[in-house]
Amino acid sequence: MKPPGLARRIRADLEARIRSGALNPGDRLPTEQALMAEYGCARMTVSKAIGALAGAGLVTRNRRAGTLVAHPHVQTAVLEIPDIAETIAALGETYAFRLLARGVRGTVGQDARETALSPVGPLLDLRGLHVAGGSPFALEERVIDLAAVPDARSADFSGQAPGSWLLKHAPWTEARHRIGALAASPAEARALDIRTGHACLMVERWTFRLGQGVTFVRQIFPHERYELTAEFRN
Amino acid sequence: MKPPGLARRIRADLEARIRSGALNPGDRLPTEQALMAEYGCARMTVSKAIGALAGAGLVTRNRRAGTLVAHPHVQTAVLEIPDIAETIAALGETYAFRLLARGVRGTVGQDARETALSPVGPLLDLRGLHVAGGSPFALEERVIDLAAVPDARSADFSGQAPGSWLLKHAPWTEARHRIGALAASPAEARALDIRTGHACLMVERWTFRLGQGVTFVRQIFPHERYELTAEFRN
DNA sequence: TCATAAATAATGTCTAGACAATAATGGGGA
DNA sequence: TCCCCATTATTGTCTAGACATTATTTATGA
Repeated sequence: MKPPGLARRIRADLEARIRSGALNPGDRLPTEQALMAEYGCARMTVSKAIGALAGAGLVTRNRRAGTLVAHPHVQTAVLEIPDIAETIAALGETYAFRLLARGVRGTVGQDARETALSPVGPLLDLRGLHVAGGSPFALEERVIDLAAVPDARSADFSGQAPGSWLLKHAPWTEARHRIGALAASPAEARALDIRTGHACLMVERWTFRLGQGVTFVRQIFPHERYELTAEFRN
Repeated sequence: MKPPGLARRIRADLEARIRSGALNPGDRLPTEQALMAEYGCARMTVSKAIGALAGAGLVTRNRRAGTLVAHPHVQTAVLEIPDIAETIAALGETYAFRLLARGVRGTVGQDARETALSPVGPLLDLRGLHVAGGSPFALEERVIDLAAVPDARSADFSGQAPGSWLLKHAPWTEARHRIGALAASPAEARALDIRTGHACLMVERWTFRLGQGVTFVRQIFPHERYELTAEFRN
């Protein structure tokens, strides 16, 4: 599977020393000269190995001071934000989407969440409910820039969730997420069949294509029905 | 700020061509020979630039077939979960940690969150409050496996948050996160100075080192005080 | 026609050296 | 003592070439 490659081996060796705790944050790695001698190779080979470690954030290289094991300061986790329909299907429950409201607007509102999209065309507003096993699972409010996705105007969202439709019809290049909690407003509580003030998980997502806003969505889940999980390997 | 560096420039140029859409997924990049001619440099320099792009997952390199712009993968976002002290400091507020309770236990409880760590040694229980600008910011409950981090037994957590301490003293290799919402229990509400039932964001994290559990932490934030954000570029 | 072998085009890796840039170190002078 | 400056160790970057590896393309032969 893995071709030899001395640089890879050096990188793996050093990484093992760090992960095992033999080298702790702040410790100095052997100098490139020492590693050249140890492995009997040219300096570029050692430099490539250490450069890869630096690229992965495991070490920081400093002229004269040498290469130090980096102090971790953030935990980065790869968060998968799957399609809700898929999530529910994976749980073995029946899934349905109920469209609650739909409207087309020519003007852009003042809402900060909406202006962050910097939309150019008429806007399609959608409001719907994801239903799992007959009971409400999530409330979704969405704005789609029809200039970016003209086909959305004639798409039928009464049965298919706009998220699923967009995945197939609107490629995107960047996205921004906000994840938080909120207390359900009276309107949200009515739609989700919970009490006003009930704790909910909120996921907001802005999606862009080449810097141009495509869609904004805000999903609200009663806290007992959904949570995000993220695995992490460094 | 940014030292010249031809390799960096080549990398940036190519990345711009990809992000702007001039090069689409599946398209071929110029060959290394062509780039050598274009920039008038040695092949290693070009190779280094393209290698960095490949490391970032933007392109895939294939012998004979050339380097292709990678197809975007799944909808994943890189979530950064920073140290709370750093978060608060970045907001320009004063930070403090108040230790509320501390205890050492010889036995492992039946709690599913705890058994997921599969701890081997005595356990250190900590409960504390992160304070920003004089008011409660987050409540933290933590379990540390003293077999994995013996030094934690004698560490002073009355002023320094255990998370910050562990970052410096206990390297980890894997982590698992759960992110959700909850309604504050009476005890949690009292500590955070909010009303019972108040909507809160909850982050739970299990941290491992070479498969061995190190710590489990559960952090609770009043929803108006904190939220997670995740950027994603494809 | 089809399978096989050869040619070829591209990346993968490495070398041995050169000069540049930077920051810690140590020495000298006020 | 303290500041400044020269020294020096260390990484940053690049070169020009070499050979290896691999997948495609082309040519060959049955």
